[in-house]
Amino acid sequence: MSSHKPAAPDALTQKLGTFLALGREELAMLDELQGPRTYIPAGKEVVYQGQHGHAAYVLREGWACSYKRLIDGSRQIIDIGVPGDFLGLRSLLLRTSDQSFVTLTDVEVRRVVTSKLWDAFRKTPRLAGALLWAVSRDEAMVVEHLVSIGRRDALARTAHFLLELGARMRLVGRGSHDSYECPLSQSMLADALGMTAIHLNRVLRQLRESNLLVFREGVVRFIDREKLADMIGFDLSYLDQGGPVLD
Amino acid sequence: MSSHKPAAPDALTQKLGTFLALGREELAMLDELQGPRTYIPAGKEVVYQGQHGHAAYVLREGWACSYKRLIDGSRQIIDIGVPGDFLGLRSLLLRTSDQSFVTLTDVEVRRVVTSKLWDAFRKTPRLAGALLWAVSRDEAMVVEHLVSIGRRDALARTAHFLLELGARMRLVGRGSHDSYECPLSQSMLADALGMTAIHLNRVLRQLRESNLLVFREGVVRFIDREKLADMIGFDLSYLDQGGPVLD
DNA sequence: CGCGCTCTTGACTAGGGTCAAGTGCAGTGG
DNA sequence: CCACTGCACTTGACCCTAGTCAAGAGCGCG
Repeated sequence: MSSHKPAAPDALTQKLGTFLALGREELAMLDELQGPRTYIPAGKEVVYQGQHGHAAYVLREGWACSYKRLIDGSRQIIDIGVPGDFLGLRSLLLRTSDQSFVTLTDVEVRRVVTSKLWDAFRKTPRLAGALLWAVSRDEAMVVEHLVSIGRRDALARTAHFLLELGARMRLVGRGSHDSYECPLSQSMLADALGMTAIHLNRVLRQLRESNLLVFREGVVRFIDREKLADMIGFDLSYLDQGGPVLD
Repeated sequence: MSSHKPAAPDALTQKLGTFLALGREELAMLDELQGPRTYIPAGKEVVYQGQHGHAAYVLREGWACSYKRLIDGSRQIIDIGVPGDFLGLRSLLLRTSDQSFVTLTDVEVRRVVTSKLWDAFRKTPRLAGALLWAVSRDEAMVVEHLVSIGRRDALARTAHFLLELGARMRLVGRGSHDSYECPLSQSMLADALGMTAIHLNRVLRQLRESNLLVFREGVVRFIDREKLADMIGFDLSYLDQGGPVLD
């Protein structure tokens, strides 16, 4: 019941607001669904692959990612979490988590109070719809990611990924039209894109030398966003950012 | 209320039964959630990428798949649907469908009656949980698919995919321990696996000549399932087939 | 000061894509 | 009944994208 006075909306509220305008009661329920704020340092494994009875979180500040590790030791990053994203919500009902989650920076999270989820469905179905929408949207990103890895070459894949991240950051009020902070190392980016860090490095150089984008010192800066976007056919309709559906 | 007498359980009921034992009332609700049986011929596009106000279906008999098409005309198959699977449930809340669905064989489906979904959440939360579990499991498969394409070579990817399909078929009572019917053409399999049909053909030959599996005339037959499975480190724990959780 | 990590670049290799040609059907129409 | 077309599958030859191996630079940290 921390209804002191809703200050600037947090990232999740802001994102859900893209889907529909939340009322007073719904905002209260959204708050109730989350446990106290918790701070976790960078590099901490929050949930591990095979874990039983794992929790889900709302990522309020900082970055995290989910990944799977293969027997040969290589890993594939599934998904990057930025402020306003859920961590592990979609695998909550699985007996064992199918993936691991690590923090990439120091983060602020709130645990999802699963026991109240059913309440939310009963009392605030619009909110529940918004939450399911957010999960669906996350899933659409994973799907697009799969398509990228399956059918785009290294350059297009890299560009697409960085454009998408930019769009996601802007959606939650981080970063500007042509740049954003991105704390990923090259080897992580490579693990996300299904290639080697060495090759990623070459691709980044190519993007830089073609005056398309620069990724340096933790900042992605688009030099020619337009050109880049239609060079690779970037279409973010799958992010479903249509502005509030008022019902 | 088609409660004549529950005959042999259909594929979806059977699959949900893997997660939890459904009671009389829950089975009735599950039935109510589905519209009348409908038959659709092979090769029909049920939902197309970008479609507005698309529906979701339960696939009762036959095969279907979802895919995305890129600007250059190539396509990536996201997911194969076998009996008992949902089609398009996870993108129901998106304003426009982010992917297309085609039938691969003649199929029998029942439309999901979305207006009753909220009823289900209220009246039969255990059933609702089972449905969300099924969706989570589908997503876990997409994630594993992504990992495959990102980090496994063509041989392992192909073997993994065919092993997974076999496990899914068995789960819904289709196919035996060492073989199952698979109506996919090589070019479709290739589109699913993120490679060219030509290369897939070479890989299939290799699998055949190594006495691991044969895929011919619409039937996948494992010659040495064991060897194949641990050669590629196949671990189907992500399919979460643990037997009923009785609550 | 040295260790470890990220980033960078070059040289070489190989997995998988491209191109091309050919086989074996199943369907269709003369 | 047979040509003709189209599709799924096969195989070979060649090439290119991206992986592997190796070495070095810059930097934060104990």
